[in-house]
Amino acid sequence: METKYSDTELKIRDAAKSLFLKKGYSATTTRDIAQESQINLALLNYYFTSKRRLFEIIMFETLYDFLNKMVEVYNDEETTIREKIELASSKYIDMIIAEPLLPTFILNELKNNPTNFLKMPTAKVIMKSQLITQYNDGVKKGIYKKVDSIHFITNILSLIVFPFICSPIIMKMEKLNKTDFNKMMNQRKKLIPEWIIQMIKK
Amino acid sequence: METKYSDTELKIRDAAKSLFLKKGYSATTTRDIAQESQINLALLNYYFTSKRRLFEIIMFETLYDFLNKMVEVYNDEETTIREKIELASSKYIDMIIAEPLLPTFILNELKNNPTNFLKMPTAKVIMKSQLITQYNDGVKKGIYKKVDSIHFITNILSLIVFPFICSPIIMKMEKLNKTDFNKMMNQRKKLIPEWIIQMIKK
DNA sequence: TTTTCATTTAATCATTTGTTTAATTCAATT
DNA sequence: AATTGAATTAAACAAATGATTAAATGAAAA
Repeated sequence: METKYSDTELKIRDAAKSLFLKKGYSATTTRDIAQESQINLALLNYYFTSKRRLFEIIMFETLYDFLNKMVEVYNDEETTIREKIELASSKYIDMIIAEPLLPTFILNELKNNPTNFLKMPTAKVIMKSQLITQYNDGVKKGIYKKVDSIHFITNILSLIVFPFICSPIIMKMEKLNKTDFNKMMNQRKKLIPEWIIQMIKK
Repeated sequence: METKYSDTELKIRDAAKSLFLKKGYSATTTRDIAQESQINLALLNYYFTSKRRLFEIIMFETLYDFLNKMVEVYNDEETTIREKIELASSKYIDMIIAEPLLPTFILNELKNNPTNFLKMPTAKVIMKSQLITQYNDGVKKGIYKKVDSIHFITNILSLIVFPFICSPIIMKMEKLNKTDFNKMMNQRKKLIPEWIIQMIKK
């Protein structure tokens, strides 16, 4: 059992993350966090100096975990392109179903501070991943259409992530509840790899 | 020349919209708006009662304009599916290049208040549009794969809109400036229709 | 010219919010 | 048992923020 953080420190972290994800930085007050985590207001500054610093820490950890889970799929040496896309669809969709507020949060706060992103050790790795190499090879060999790899990777992410971001709209339009919506996203685990392969094939 | 709004009222509207789009509701202060529009602070409440009400008004108008531009493409009686997707790609990408902060803003604030969306007269029309009917006919006739139309419409929007939402990341990863990024999006005007057609074909 | 009314202004109010302070509690160490 | 230092608390501070007030301005109507 690791004891990296004290009990109260953990309670603050959890409450802060939950609130920042739900309402964003500005709409979350230090008193919100204190109440949610059941701690005295002053302890926030005692442990984390300031709201800003607490946010940066949460942001860094969240982004770090997220990117790590992303990259490990793309860099498997054994699997084919198709298998990687299948794995990506399946794992990312599971991941976001478990924490649906993550994408909007990350994209939002990164808009204000995109530099944070490249500070991540794993960020640059993506464009040099196995998946990209395999795709570029396919293009060179004439198996795939000659389209820049940035479109390829953007498309995969778009088809996986965007539906979550606009889930409120989709749910309203189609009169779905959360369970229905998740079912729809689970269907996409199989559909997206098919679609992507068809998109790149000549 | 219409004179729907007074000069000061317009100045407040413009400044407010610009700031709300850039920073969101909570991070924008009434004094920000007053300064940006060069008006006295009290005039905001004189014309719009409260910050909240001003926001609701801006939100409604922005959403209304946006949805109107969306729907008019989908409902053209004359054009084929392919032509509609071409038109959609082209028009939406132009629209968002002209106002790049729009998608994130709308999706964000709709997350907090998705009911606003269905208040829009045009919202329900989308799922009953010509485009959807044409697609469903194609499925019935066996020309297209049997996949629910919600996936079809989601995919179109994903491929068009999502790249803008994560543009800070794309730009950082690929070391693009804004002009480069817009070039990339202009390429997609032709690519997306091809991709979508290939995705639905048997 | 005088009156009237909408518009604009500077000043102020009442809360909210991030942060700090000084005192208290509590558990481990001497 | 006494001491030490970290953890916790209630209270308060200072700045920011949304909103209001009462007076001033200015242009149109009488």
